[in-house]
Amino acid sequence: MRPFIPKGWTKKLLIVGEAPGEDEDERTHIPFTGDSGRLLHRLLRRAGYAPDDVAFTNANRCRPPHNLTPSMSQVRDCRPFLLRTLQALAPRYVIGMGRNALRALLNRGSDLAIANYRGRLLEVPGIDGALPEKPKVWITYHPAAVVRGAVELEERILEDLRRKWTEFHPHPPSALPSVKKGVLSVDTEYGADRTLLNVGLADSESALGIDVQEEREWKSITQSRLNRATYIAGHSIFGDILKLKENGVGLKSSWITGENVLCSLLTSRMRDETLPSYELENLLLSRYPTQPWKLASSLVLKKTHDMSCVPSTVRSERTRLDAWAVLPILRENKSLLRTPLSRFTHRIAATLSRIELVGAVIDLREFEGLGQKYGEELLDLEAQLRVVATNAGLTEFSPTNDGHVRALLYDKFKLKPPGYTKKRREPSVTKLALNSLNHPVAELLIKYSAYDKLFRTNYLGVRPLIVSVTDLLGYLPFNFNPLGTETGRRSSHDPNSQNWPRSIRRIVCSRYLGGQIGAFDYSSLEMRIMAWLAKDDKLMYYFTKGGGYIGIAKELLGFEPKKDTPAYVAVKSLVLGTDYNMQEWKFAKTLWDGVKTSPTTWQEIRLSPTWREHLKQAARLRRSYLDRFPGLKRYMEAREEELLTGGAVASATGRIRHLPCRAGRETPGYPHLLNQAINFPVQSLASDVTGSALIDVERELLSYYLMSYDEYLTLLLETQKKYLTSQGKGDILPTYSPATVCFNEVHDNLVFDVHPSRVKDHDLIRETMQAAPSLKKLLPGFDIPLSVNAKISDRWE
DNA sequence: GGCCTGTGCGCG
DNA sequence: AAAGCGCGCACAGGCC
Repeated sequence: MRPFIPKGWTKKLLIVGEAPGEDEDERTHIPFTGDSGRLLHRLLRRAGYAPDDVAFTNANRCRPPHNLTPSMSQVRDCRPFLLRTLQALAPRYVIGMGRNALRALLNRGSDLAIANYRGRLLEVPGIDGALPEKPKVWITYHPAAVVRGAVELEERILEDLRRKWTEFHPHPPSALPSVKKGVLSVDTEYGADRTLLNVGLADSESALGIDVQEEREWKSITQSRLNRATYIAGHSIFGDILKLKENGVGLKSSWITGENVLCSLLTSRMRDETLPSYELENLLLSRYPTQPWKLASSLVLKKTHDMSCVPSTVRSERTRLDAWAVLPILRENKSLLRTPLSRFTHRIAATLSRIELVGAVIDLREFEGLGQKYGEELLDLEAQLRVVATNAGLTEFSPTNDGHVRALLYDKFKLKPPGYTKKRREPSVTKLALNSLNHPVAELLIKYSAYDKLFRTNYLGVRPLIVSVTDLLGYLPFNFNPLGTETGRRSSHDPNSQNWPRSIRRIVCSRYLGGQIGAFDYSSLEMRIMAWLAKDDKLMYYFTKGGGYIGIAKELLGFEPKKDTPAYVAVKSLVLGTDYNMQEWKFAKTLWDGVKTSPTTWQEIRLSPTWREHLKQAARLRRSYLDRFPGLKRYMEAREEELLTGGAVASATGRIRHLPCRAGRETPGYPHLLNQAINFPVQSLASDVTGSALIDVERELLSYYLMSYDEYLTLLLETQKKYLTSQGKGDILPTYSPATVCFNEVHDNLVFDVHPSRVKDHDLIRETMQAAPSLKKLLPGFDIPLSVNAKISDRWE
């Protein structure tokens, strides 16, 4: 297919598409004439382009067989035509659309995500010098993505079409309008051995980058600028605050508590939780026309990059620009910078940074013992399975390879697949499917995958992260995303201790001789919040005084099931599922296939021997639940209304979740959007309850110990340093002065290391969590009765 | 060796 | 045929 050039083309813009689609290839022979073409023409009009401004071409000239993504060699086959088109047409602007266009323009196949290249001017290899004036080339998403359902991309494409490169800033100008009076932005870089290498400082007047090893006066330069500042700012600034403190820089106490802190990462997430990238440079470039500084400085973003290998001048420039870039991003987010909700969020993030520092203390013998056990079980099961596979005639067999498992069970044994995978329609090999086969080999496979996960994720994956402090004890910090999820939950990673099974949680022990681990969790937090939001007093009664799931089961079924019996699990599944809009068919299927009654047992719950009758019964049960709690229905209808009119839902504290559905109920994926809209206010408020607990308990404990936040942080940093440097030298663990410390958060659950002399801390923690004063200050109408259970033991869980 | 997507599974 | 939500991590298999 040839390029399409309109009559009397103004040479303003050339659009580069991917490859011809069916319509274009076989009917019109003109690029962009299908559904996505119509959308594109609409967007071009909205962006102010006249029809004679825009020419079109494709990265690939013909349609790849079976509509597959063209391989890089196919892209390169067509690339000379693309270059020749660019040179012959000499447009002022070129906009590529989609990943394939990006591959063709850059002549590179890997490391390409549109999100990372939006807003940058692209260098196209091969056209340098061939034209009197080089066209400005940039990239955006393909409109086909919008047509296929990614409706949120439409606005971004429009934004990219409207880009004006005349106001392009080659590099950060020194002066920028101030975000707020007294803001100082800070960035730090450090080496793999944790030594501080660079400090970047920026305010509305100037930006500078310092190499701390070359500039002897770095500390006094930094200190004097910090002293003049009221607010400290940065991208993920709480890590930098710890780093400055660790290196003896004095910090205002309001920064340590998180009070006068402005974090561009947090505010960006608060403003739009659906951004494709929260990386500093990408955030800035998608908003503000300037030169990129990370890719350009041959410093490609790699997680494993050791900054100490990078030349000093490059590092200094990078910290300078990183510190500077925070300011325009904050300015973009100005409207929510000093709102009570934003302050609350920053306070939580500050406390979370200390929880990371506290870390968990690991019983190394327990850990190694478990690893040994898992490994042996795994070898044993693998040997058994290998014999089975060989006897069945399979020459190659790995129990974690789904293809091999399918070959064994469904080809060799001729078992009937209980289901199929969603996209590729392959026979299902899930635990549930294997369980329903009732076959000894399927049972072996279930057991194998359980031990495989324990061994690989919870032993091999965790081992390199543990720092051994003594022969018996290790230190394992837990890392968190302070606003990690779209509902505002904080997520843990590297390792993710939030998904550790009970058996592995046992490796966490107290750092104190005779100390205990206390897990304090809110009882049925989300259900109470749902009852509160739905204004359903009866539902609230059941989850506060009326026996919870057991009480509801009694009303629905006429008897009180014991915990973890099939009837109990079924009612729990009914209540949880229905509250978040699970429909009758799926509810019936869940029971039919089997529910988990203990970590190792699955039980089928069949209300009738035939599926048809079972479905009827399950539907009746679900309806009778909904009829008894009419608030739920009203709540769901209200969320749908909110979703359809605003394309977003808000939580009680004012957090927003964007769920664009421009075509109303006809929007592709609408059912999922509706469920998310129903879930969000509940899960989000639950995370704010626990967030409040994080900051309130810390404050209460410190005030009880007569310790300032500054003293506490100093103590934590000194202790961490001892942990990291005393490897194998001491027989006993270096300890804090007597203090109960929080070291983990699991959504509705805070985990503490309780000092033996501070048993009374249990009551303090429980009462503070139940009172949630910070949340009540933020949300005066909050009056949900909260109750907290403590599980206290010498191990976690 | 690294990246992407699909699938599966642990926790709340 | 089919409509609970939120995560992170591991592996397979394709690609460069």
